[in-house]
Amino acid sequence: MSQEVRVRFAPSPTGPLHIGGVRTALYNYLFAKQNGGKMILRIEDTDQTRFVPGAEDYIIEALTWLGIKFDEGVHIGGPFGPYRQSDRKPMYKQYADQLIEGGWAYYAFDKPEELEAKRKEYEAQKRTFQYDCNTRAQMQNSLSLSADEVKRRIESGEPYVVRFKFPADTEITVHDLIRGDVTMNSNLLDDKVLFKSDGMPTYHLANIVDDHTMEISHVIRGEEWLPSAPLHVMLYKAFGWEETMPKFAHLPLLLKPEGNGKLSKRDGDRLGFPVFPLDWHDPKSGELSSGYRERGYFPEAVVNILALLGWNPGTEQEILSMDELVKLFNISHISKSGAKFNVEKAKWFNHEYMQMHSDEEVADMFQPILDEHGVKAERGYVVKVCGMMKERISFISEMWDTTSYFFVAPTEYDPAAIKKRWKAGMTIHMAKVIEILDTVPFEYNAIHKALLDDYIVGNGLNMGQVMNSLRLAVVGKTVGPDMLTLVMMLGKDETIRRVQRAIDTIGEVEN
RNA sequence: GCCGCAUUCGUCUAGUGGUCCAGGACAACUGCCUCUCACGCAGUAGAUCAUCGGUUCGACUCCGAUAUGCGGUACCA
Repeated sequence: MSQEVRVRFAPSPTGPLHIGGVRTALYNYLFAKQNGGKMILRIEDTDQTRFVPGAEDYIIEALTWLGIKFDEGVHIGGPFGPYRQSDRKPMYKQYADQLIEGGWAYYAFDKPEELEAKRKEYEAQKRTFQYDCNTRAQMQNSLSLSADEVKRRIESGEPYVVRFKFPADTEITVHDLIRGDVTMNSNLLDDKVLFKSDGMPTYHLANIVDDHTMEISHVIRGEEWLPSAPLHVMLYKAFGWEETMPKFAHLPLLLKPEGNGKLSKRDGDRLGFPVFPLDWHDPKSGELSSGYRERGYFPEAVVNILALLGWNPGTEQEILSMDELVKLFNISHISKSGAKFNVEKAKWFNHEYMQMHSDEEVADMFQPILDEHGVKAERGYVVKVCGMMKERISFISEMWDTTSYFFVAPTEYDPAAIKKRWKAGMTIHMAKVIEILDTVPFEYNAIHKALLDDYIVGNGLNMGQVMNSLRLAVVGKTVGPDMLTLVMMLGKDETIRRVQRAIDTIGEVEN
């Protein structure tokens, strides 16, 4: 049935998957799932010179991490395989031949150096050379050469390419689901190479042949493809596949956070956020580019962030699960203009997702970090700390800095805090705190009454002054949760040890 | 250069001819909460809807021009 929705994500294995590509994959996935259709992963590796080892696995791993699943693809097979274009190599030539027979394409013998020279020549005259209906007669191809000559060259093994023969002066309209009709005149379009001299098709031929044979119903891809969409439409026409031509939707680009321009590889680490889903170790340069996963982003958060960068549900809800996105997704709500990535908002999203994780899950993520710091703590204690403190952080990497005093006694005291909080006579008050802790039953309400009500309030002392000094003694800084709760967590002995140590270390001051 | 696409608060966006003196979110700021720092809550500020024309009784919404940005212009995808 040609009515079934079948979409494909078709990356090129030339490096790590860019975050813009991830979004393209996500939109394809949402669209497919919403319509009960199929999501296909096709690898477009027609340029063998740009192959990067590991890239294909990286793409699969990244999308798997994000929860973008495929129904067919290189890694899982399917009824329309193979799904890697290099594995489909033998099938393309017949289609190129079909085009030539139909008068839609021609052989061209111009060598790369000759074309380069031609471009230079035009450039010198401040013009741009384009291999098209106006210039092809002066080039070396099956349109300008005699049939015998063409035959001779091919039989002698001379390398050739197959170019599309764009009909002159034809208006070509591409209907785009996001932008409406986009019309271009064929005179301005060049005779693109469809079949390369190395026997591989170019993207243009391969993507049409594959989309057709794989019965793709919708092509959802980046805006950078819009200029070549008329070529693709013409190819469907040339093959006589107009009836089943997929519908097109060209997505707006993801821009850099500052200034303008397409988000590129280097921006991420420079601006403090990743442009890749996972860490990527470049096999050639050894360079490391950081990924969302390793930076502590939750996959659900990344999906949410990406979904809303260029699309909106039409309501004011911003936190959306994959299931909700599948239900709500709608191509007509995709915006037309490029979106800049906002680090602050991304952080906020991650914070929201942090709160949605259970204390146990947060503890699971935190445990390896505790191990690194050589901390041995009971599971129940770690879970409790995580439960109390997760609301303060956005990334698990921030947990140690905000909770270390739960596990390790402070070794130094913030000088600014001492100046502000540790006033004259404080050693006496702290000694009293120790006395209270030591004599009163170690229980929240009892301590609260003895220390806060009877001692501090009862003696007309400044609540903040005393409690903050206690905090300084126990934490080392003027941060943290409710003081008594913290004391209860640490236990009587540990608290007393810390307070005594602060008395010994800071000592009495004048002010 | 040529072709194409785009243009609403700092950022992401709502808005599909009147209900918009343009709504929400992040960030900012103020206040509340409070033993600190956060969180949370409440509130404030922030957009001559790129500019100029046109169509219309009426335009952020339609049309045109200009400007700016981006994309494309490879035997790369």
